[in-house]
Amino acid sequence: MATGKSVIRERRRHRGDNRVTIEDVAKQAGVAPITVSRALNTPEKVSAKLRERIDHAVEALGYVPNLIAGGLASAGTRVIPVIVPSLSILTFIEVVHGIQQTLEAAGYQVLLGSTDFDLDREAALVDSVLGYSPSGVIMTGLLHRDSTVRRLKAWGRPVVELMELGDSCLDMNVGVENDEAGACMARHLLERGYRRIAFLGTGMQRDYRARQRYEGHRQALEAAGVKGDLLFHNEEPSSYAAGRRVFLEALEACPDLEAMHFANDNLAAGAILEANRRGMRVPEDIAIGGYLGLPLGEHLTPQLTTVAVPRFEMGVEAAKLLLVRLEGRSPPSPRVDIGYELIVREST
Amino acid sequence: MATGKSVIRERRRHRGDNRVTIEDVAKQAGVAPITVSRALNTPEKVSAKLRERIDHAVEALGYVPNLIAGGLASAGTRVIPVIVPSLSILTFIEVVHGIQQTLEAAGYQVLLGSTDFDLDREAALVDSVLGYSPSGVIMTGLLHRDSTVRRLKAWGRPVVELMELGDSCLDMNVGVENDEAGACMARHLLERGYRRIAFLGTGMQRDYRARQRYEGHRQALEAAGVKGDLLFHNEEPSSYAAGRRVFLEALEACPDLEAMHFANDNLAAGAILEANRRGMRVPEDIAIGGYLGLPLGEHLTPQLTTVAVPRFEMGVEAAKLLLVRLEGRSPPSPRVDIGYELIVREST
DNA sequence: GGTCTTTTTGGTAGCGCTACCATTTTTTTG
DNA sequence: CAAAAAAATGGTAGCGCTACCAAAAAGACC
Repeated sequence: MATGKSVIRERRRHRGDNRVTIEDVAKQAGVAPITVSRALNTPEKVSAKLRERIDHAVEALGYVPNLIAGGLASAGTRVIPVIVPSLSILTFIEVVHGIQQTLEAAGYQVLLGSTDFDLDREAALVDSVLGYSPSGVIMTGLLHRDSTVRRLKAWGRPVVELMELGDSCLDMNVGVENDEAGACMARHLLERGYRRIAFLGTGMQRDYRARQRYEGHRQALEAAGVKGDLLFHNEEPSSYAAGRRVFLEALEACPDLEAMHFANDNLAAGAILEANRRGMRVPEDIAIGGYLGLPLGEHLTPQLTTVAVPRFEMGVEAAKLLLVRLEGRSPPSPRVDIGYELIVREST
Repeated sequence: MATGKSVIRERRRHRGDNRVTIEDVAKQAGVAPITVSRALNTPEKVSAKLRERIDHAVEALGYVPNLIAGGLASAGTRVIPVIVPSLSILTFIEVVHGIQQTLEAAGYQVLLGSTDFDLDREAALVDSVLGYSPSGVIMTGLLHRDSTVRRLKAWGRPVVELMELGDSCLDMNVGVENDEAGACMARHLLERGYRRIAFLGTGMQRDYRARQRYEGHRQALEAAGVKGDLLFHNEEPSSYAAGRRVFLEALEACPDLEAMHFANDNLAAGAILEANRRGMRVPEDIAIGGYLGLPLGEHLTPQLTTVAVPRFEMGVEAAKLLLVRLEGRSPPSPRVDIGYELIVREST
């Protein structure tokens, strides 16, 4: 009321933004700070009367808990880093989507990291994100730097490795048997009567899961007494355009080819679209099979035969596995084979 | 050495994992903890000699900074929440990709949140993520609950609103003028001589940016003295299948239609694929225009005419704007029109 | 009513780090 | 070479919250 500026603040805040703290709420509700903490985190341990008073105070002051402080005090934040090789590849995005939706519903937040298929970057990222004291981690693949493996093992919290399945994982593993999936399509092509069958891929240097599928493909063909190492690939990233290019390359190099097994549906779709352009008949002139089960496949003419993998569900499954562990229970099995499905359509 | 279990630990860790702390590093290097902190965060303020000794200690002990503790002490973490309506829509993912790549390179981590187009969920998410004391926030759209606006304004750190452009934003704004983009395609169709032109969309109830494009479309047509309110839409999510369905619906309801302006390329692609199936000629029987500039467009037969929006770049631009502010500078303009480009191909 | 158990509330002491300021050491300068 | 300025290092005190234990209050029981 008096003149002169009031220099002294009711509470001096050492630094940072002067947000409402749990102490403010406690004062307003006439209880101890710890009681507010309990009312917020374990409401069943606080009497209804106090709970209501505290809720009112929270509302009135617009209190938002400082998760960082809580995380420091309780040695853990409700954050789950999800580390994928790339965000430009639809597959990983769909997986992340499944993870994100499941975790967010359970009150966890996804911290996104991408490695660009570089294991050193992965190692650095893991180091970095562990600094956030996350509740668990979801990573891609079973192949990591030794330092990454050591650090995560020493860390001791739940880790899910995603995408492929293997004998030894860090902790938990959700994925698909890539070699079997590759063999599945190869066998289908054999069954259809094709004998001159090629595998076509891009970026297979970095994408060892595609190599695993090729390996399954090759073995299936050779088991049937058919030449299995007909392989066309280059190192550009997967795209419709890349699919068109390898398609033409293969056609030129091997005009008597009967069937093409593409490393993924993007490439296969590019090939079908190119065939459309050129007036080639699929599968009469050349049969085309893919992998993934992208929505586009069923809208093409001819519709694309593919080995579909439930990508979104893979993410959901990984998140669920993690949540089970975070609730202190242990999952029926730390290894979930998400499976695949051969969808036979018109292109073979 | 004696018998009997040693009950006393070298250092009792009150709780949590017994990770290496800054104190351990300090002891090992023979300096004060604060000096380690400086060597790590502001190396130029520490003499070369000590810096080296500290780096060695860090290496030897495998020290990883606890970002949570650092965040609490300095009232801020290098985390940027990115809040999008959906992760099942490619557009948002590409934007997130651009953001993620740019921020990660600058040492920030993306915290992912999705609202499912629900402003109340957005409000709750904002409350929640602010609890992580992030350095800034990136959100989608200019439309928010009052409480969200109030909270972010009071918060006072950089906020970028993404996707559309408007007169008043919270802080910074990167996007595209949706009505102009819609008008652009409409004018192109007029120029081509089409007069019976319809706008086709899905999920326009929730996606008000599509409504803005329709509005621009309508006004452009009416400015040319052409009936502009020919609108076909339903509330299913955008997909190729949905595109095929509205395409057929519109065709049935309006057999004399000359051109279709789709709310996005997914729908437009579905329409072209359906036309392919039915042997309809595009653009002779019906012209088709899209919006977005998806890669698929140029591989279809006919190639899709579209209004392309640099989605990835939009994310990059948003992240850059944020980074400028985080470095304490202020950007030349808090409003970036990312623009769009009419790509005329074969379908019109 | 008193004892024992259970439930509810509060006090204390950090979690691991950095802001702030004080102190020491080194460099600069007249 | 002393005085002043600059650079390097350290001490202290929290950031806002919760684990842990102690105390108080409320029920349960004979």
